[in-house]
Amino acid sequence: MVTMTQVAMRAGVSQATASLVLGASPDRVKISPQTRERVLNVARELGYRRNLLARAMVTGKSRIIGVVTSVQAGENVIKFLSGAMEAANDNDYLLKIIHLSDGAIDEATIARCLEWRLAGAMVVGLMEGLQVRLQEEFRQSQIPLALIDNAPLPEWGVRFISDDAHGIRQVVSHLLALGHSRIAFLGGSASVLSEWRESTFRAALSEAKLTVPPQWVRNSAWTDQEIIAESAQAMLRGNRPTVIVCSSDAIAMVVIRVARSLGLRIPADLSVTGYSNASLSAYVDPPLTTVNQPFSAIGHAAVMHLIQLAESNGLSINASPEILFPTHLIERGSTAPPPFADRGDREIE
Amino acid sequence: MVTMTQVAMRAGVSQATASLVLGASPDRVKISPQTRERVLNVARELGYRRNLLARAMVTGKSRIIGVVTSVQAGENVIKFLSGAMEAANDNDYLLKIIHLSDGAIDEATIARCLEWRLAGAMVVGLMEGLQVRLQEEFRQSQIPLALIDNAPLPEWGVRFISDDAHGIRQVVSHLLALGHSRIAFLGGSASVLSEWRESTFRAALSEAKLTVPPQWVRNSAWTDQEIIAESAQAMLRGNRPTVIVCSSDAIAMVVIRVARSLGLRIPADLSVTGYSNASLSAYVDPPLTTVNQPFSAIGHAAVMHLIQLAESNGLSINASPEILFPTHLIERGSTAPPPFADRGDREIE
DNA sequence: TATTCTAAGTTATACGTATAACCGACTGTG
DNA sequence: CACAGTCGGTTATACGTATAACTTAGAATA
Repeated sequence: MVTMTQVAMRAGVSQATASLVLGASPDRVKISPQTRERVLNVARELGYRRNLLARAMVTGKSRIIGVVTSVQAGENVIKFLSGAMEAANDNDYLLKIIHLSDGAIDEATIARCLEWRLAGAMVVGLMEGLQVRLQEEFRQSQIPLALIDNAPLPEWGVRFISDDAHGIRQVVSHLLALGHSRIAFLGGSASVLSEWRESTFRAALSEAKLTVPPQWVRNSAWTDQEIIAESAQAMLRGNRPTVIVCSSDAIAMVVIRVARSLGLRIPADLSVTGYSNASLSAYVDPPLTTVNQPFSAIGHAAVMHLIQLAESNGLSINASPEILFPTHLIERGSTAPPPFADRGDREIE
Repeated sequence: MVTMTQVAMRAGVSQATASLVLGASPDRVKISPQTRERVLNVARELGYRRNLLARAMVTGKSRIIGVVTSVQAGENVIKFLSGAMEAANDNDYLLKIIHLSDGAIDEATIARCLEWRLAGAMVVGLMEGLQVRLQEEFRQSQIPLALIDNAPLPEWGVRFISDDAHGIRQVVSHLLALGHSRIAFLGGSASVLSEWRESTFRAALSEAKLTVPPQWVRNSAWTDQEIIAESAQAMLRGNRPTVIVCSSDAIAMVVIRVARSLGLRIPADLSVTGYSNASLSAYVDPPLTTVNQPFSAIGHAAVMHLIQLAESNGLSINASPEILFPTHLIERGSTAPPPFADRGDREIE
């Protein structure tokens, strides 16, 4: 690989001059157009490429941003990466991916982050416990953090999340518009996120002057089909709702299966909504009504924030601890007006 | 951040000695146990962390491996990352993720790879055209490549893929064992991968002494629901198969929807199989029989290969151009014995 | 005892880039 | 004409680590 010094020699200037032309410094520098042109020509001719490693070393800024991820986050991760990557790429940054397969985080992983002198890190889809642990570690090393998850408000770092309250409200409005009044909610396992969605659900219903029996609102699990199915079964026994609002697309799918096994047609007898817009959710039968979360935009924003933080060394920017991103409802085939018998019925017997 | 030199001073030795103790060199070096111990103690005490950027610069080996990805690959990407990340982490390597959202690859992206002095790169889930382009670019820069996709045999790099021939054969065996003889195949859009799966399908059937009418084997699309649905419809009109082998889980889902709209029950009237074991495929109704591809293992192997290549500078290792990884069938609820009328029927009218 | 060998360090230098400090040659000004 | 100011560059040094080349003391050998 051809170095800056080689370019300089070939162009008949000093290495410093070459650095001023080819380097990172703003164009504020005093270089004559002729010289600049000559250096650039030689550089092009020789196929010169900046050595970002060397630059990182001498400037003390690694330009490496970590992306801590886990299997839990599932396919959302790639959506984040899509946005994050774009932002990183546009600014000569590099994304170091850190994928935690077993949900635990070991010393070695933390060590690698410090050894690469991470300029910042974003954390997506981690269990709340882990997240707190990570916050502590990164705070000690003064590495800026962007949390993407819905966990307790961070002590260290800024939180970027999709506006789930809005998402849930959109779902409820959609169902009300269809004429539903017997609306149930099935969440994932207990967590801050589940809590948030559930309380929003309750609020939205009560604003619509609807009451909801206790057995129609419950948490189950994110992945364990047994648990989800049990909860669904319990909910569909006896006096049942005309629609179940689910906290994920996977949960919705299990609900659909259970409902069908009870002889219910979707959506004719029971409407179901998912959450997160999983890629397969458009393909299943029926295509799932769900809420899209702007993961890509979040990833982009998070990286931009970290970059700004790294660039403006020390003097922290506007320190709003949380930033919300708009969700939007995707109406597909799993929701329809309630069965005739239930139409317009605004009272729960 | 405390540097090696600081540690050395505090321990009363030269920086070189500290480097020999703390450094990357094998323990072959001549350092007395006492000195080693003393340096290590001071390092621990001061909280010394290796500066991998500096090391990368001076050794000329970046220890950065690129992971080129695209939205096309969907959720498979994270599975790769899981394995790849583990291998990278264990060897002090760093994964630079490169996510191509629009399916195109621009100059800037290539430039970043060279500027970070990538020690190698793996390419997963790229369209064939792009892949060829990338191969060319990386060959020019002598960056070792690991192809994860099923594209034409690479001119530059090694190919790591799951043994789809085996996967398809497993599916067919499973169906034969259930008693099916009227078996159809619905692939994605035309590509090397589709071609491979289709020809394997044909071979497996003919080995079982089954003939298959031409309209029962066709390619459709990977994502476009319209096209998939049309193909499925055509296949299910008139003289129809008792099972459709699909080349992806998404395709299988569309087939199921179309079949149901024609009044067929799954799997009682029609069995359907998917491919790739998408995370939602276990949740849908009915849970999808599919083939699991060991993406994580592939990712791990690919990174290990690249690392070995980078470590043994120049002298290329065993240059087998392709490595296969075992798939395995996951039997779930979307396959069952054929309807009674079709049972044991080994002739196509 | 003189010589060679080895263990255990140290000194010196390099990697590719950034940047502070310096310098000569003009330009304009009084 | 003498002076300050600016423009356009150069010299020198630094970043944190690796490593080749050298040194020195003691052990082994002849």
